[in-house]
Amino acid sequence: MQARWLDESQRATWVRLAAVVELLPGALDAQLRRDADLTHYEYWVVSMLSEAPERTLRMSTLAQRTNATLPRLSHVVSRLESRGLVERFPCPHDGRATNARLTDAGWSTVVATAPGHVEAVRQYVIDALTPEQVEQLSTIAEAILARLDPSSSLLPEDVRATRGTGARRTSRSGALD
Amino acid sequence: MQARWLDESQRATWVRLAAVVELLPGALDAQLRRDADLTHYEYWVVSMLSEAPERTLRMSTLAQRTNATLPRLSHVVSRLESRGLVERFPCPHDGRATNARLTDAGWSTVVATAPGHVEAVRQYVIDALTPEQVEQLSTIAEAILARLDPSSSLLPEDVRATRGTGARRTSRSGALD
DNA sequence: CCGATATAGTTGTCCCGTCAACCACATGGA
DNA sequence: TCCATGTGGTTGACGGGACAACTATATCGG
Repeated sequence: MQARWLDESQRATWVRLAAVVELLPGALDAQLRRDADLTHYEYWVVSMLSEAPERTLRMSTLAQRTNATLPRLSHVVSRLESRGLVERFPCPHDGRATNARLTDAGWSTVVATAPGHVEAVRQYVIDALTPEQVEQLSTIAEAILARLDPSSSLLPEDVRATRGTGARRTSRSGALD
Repeated sequence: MQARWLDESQRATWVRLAAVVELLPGALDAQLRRDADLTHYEYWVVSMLSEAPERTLRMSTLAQRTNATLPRLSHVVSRLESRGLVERFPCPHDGRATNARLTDAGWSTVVATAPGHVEAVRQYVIDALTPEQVEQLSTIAEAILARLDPSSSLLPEDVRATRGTGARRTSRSGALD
């Protein structure tokens, strides 16, 4: 069963994309690690918390929003907790659930780190592209995401909806009611 | 010193791209691991060797072509060697250097694995896009790569130039990605 | 109201990647 | 010729992520 091979154009695209996927995380990690001793993923976590109402989210919600599995998040939060950036407490409304809340120290860290991180994102991605290309990339990435996450339990509209308005109505999964 | 924040369009793009970068490697790893017990990076290594003249490359060259550091490559090749897919031998012309060569078993593995991998790349990326978008993505990824690797010791023309000559004509089936 | 099942998290283990230290060979200058 | 420096690679220790097993709570059918 000979598969359909890639033509030159497709192949070149894939080689480049693979290189980006390989190198980009490391580049961002390096900047964050230097400036705040944070992993790129750790930054995502505190960043998401900083935008949530009460700076609090349920672990499972946070896991979805950061595209990670629950075990991974649990480990990361444990570390962040031991560093005093995050605190965990049981959800009052569901004995199974755990809420993660950003501490004041965590908030300070995010505020101090965000500008540098945004600058890095600009340097490596946004400023390398024309506004038109940014739009193209958005559409392209969305199409790929749809394939990667058919159930789309992640970003697409879920996050953006939450994101636009700082606090917004009571969420379905009730981070903290 | 308030940094330049991202506008909505830029931010949306970044969120999606970050998600892709986060999820794509795992998706490809899963397929390769299932079908051939290979990491995506390991596949990249044997794939590059399969396209090289004599199925042989110097470690440092191989490291560059796979966007990895030398230590990382060394570890990976050690594992591949212990599995009999690759063999190492000192370079005759430079006592410091080491060559890595794909064994027959390694070659068989690549041949057996390539179709499935290509199919996965199609499923997650290529087939999710229009031909026009594939072209756009190629340009975009190249622009980002230029920022990530200013010295460009990697892919851009280096690899492609080498690629045209080597195993390309010996075996057309060497086309992998 | 009880048991079966599903959901939410945590923990432990293994593997991979990074970093720093190190060894070996090559090359250029006194 | 001999040392200094630079380059090519390997090794070991450490840390993060994936996976599987486990605990605890919730929910639903009877």
